[in-house]
Amino acid sequence: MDTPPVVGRRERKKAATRQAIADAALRLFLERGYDRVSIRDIAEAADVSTTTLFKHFSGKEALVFDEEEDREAELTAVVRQRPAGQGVIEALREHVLASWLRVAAHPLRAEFTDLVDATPALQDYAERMWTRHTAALSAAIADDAGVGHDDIACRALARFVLDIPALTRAAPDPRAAIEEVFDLLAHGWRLSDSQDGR
Amino acid sequence: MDTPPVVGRRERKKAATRQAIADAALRLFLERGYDRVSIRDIAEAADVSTTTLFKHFSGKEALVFDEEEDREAELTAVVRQRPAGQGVIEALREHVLASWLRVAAHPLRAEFTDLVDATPALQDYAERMWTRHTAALSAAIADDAGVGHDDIACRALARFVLDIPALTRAAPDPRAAIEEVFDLLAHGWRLSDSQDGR
DNA sequence: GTGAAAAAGTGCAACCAGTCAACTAATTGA
DNA sequence: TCAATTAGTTGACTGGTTGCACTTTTTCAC
Repeated sequence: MDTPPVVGRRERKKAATRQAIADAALRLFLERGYDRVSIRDIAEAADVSTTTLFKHFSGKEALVFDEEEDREAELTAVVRQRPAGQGVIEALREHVLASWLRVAAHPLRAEFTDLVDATPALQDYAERMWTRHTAALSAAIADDAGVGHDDIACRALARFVLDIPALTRAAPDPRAAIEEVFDLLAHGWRLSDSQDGR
Repeated sequence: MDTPPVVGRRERKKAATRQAIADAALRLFLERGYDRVSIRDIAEAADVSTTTLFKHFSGKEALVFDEEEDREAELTAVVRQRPAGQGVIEALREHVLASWLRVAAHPLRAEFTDLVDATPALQDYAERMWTRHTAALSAAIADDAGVGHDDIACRALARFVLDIPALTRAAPDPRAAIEEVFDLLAHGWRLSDSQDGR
């Protein structure tokens, strides 16, 4: 009688369970530290079984990062549907900056950062959240440039761009750091190079 | 009575045990595939306890890569003790090429490559074997350039250089691929860039 | 030499992340 | 109302990894 066809009771309950798990996990992680909390602790705190927990989250690390589902689709769209006249690197620069702004605005950013900094497993996971899309981004860039999907320049560019979020995460001014690394990718490191081209 | 002070019996036995474990592991992995072999299988085949196995190897993946102990020292030395007049990028290029030659000459290279290609966990590990030294290499480069250890250009260069082995591993001609990526790092990607510098 | 301490090795039992199979119960839709 | 779907449960299990208590070997100060 309220909102019958909008979202069914089932989906609402599912979302509530998921949220309860994520909340319990974050609370316990912040209280005791990531690796002093077991999956069973979290499941019990959220009052579900471990099996249920794993139906909602793919692994322990995923409990911390609330999974942006379609990062890969976004990345390839950034390359394929960019405005005419804009370079690939410029398009990716804007997208990485925008992504940073989004996380920088998160209410629990500080606690979050501390937790990740204190936990190597989470740093690795955050890094791979981006780099696992290397192949897809590389393919989009290669299509755009009209070369084969195995072109090494495209694969390298894709990989390096996807390293940037993790690289600049700890910088005093991440925004400036992102800009600087993109400039370096565009124009190269000339430092102490003996000018001979090989 | 043989070589009393050269290497003690203890160290010889220790090395033998380690080798027996590594041999058993590689044999089983090649026979049945990485994730169809358990740690307990390997320990039993080498006739040691799982505890002993973990005293010799830090984890399951480390059984495959017979740990070059001082990669980090080598990397920093490459930067710090390079010939006068040679640029940092050139020195690193030579070192990465030499490392590639060393693994390319390995007798079991082909089986090895197949095993790694078939096992995501091993690809990740191989990647991190290099990238975990980002901080050390970055510090060496920063010292060389006379800037602070947190300089983002240095950190980015270190990181990207250490990505190169994994990036070029699967290329048809890894040697050429390594050269190409180093050239790109030195001179930048100009592709489809709208010449405006921002 | 001798007799601790230190180091290395061992076996066993546990812990923890993650999976599987079989089942219950609520929701949905025809 | 009945059948298909699906969230959730239980409990056992696999496999990597660690802690503990114990034995052996080596080292070194006396």
